[in-house]
Amino acid sequence: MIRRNTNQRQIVYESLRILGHASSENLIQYIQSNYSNISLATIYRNLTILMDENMVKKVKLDGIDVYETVKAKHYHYVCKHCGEIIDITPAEAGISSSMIKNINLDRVDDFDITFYGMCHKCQKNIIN
Amino acid sequence: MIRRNTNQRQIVYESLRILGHASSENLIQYIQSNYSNISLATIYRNLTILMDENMVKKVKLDGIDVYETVKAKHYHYVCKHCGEIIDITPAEAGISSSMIKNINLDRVDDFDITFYGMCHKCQKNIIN
DNA sequence: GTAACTGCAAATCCTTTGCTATGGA
DNA sequence: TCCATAGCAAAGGATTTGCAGTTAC
Repeated sequence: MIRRNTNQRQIVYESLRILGHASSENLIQYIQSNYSNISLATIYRNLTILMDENMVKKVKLDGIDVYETVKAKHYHYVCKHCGEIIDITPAEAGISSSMIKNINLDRVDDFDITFYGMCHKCQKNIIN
Repeated sequence: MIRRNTNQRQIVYESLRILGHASSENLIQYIQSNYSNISLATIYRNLTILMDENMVKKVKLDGIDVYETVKAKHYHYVCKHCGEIIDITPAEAGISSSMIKNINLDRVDDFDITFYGMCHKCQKNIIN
């Protein structure tokens, strides 16, 4: 099937790229307040299509499903205080692929890490 | 509010302990095939209560929400072939709390890791 | 005894689907 | 032109809620 690059599909992808990470609720809210006449069905259908095309990925962070555009391998940092999600590169996390070891007899091909803590901004706000 | 240790609540908790990890669907199926007359509403209500009491936790592994009883800190290994979920202790993963470093200016208090690969059993089955 | 709890059915919420019209290539 | 896609409304599925009866303590 030959995909068409519709206006609505671009809006869904671009909104997600701008938001960085968004739950379906956040994304819908963002799209509907910035563009008019895009139906829920269209947003959901495009998310599905974009995931099929490996343009968009759904991840669960701190209990919430969020969508993000597909980027280079990265981990996530979740601020438990403000909820902000920050992408962490393997380098920032101090992890290199050579550190991947199999566990017992099970083969490890990949892993995801989610870090939790308090982000710099919240630390500053609390002190002041 | 004083909680009562009802039969149904014990069944929900015990079933989850036996299953190790279960999606709501798996858990419901297990309970309804092993016990009679436990309604869906009761299962869901008890999961919520058990989570409030920190007896049960909901995690997302490889895209699926699963419940587990609260245990000592551990990570998860997901076999991409058979879907089995295996608990991995920090020791097995080769990770100690002293390895936790803050990232840039953000404070890291904790982290979760999900490993993906092919488990020992599946490796053996594929070779044979 | 009484308030937390259960089962049932109805309600709700989020997402998907069927259908007809539209528009991108 | 023509088929993938959009909008709308209806359907679907998972979870939650209201209510009356039940039960743990």
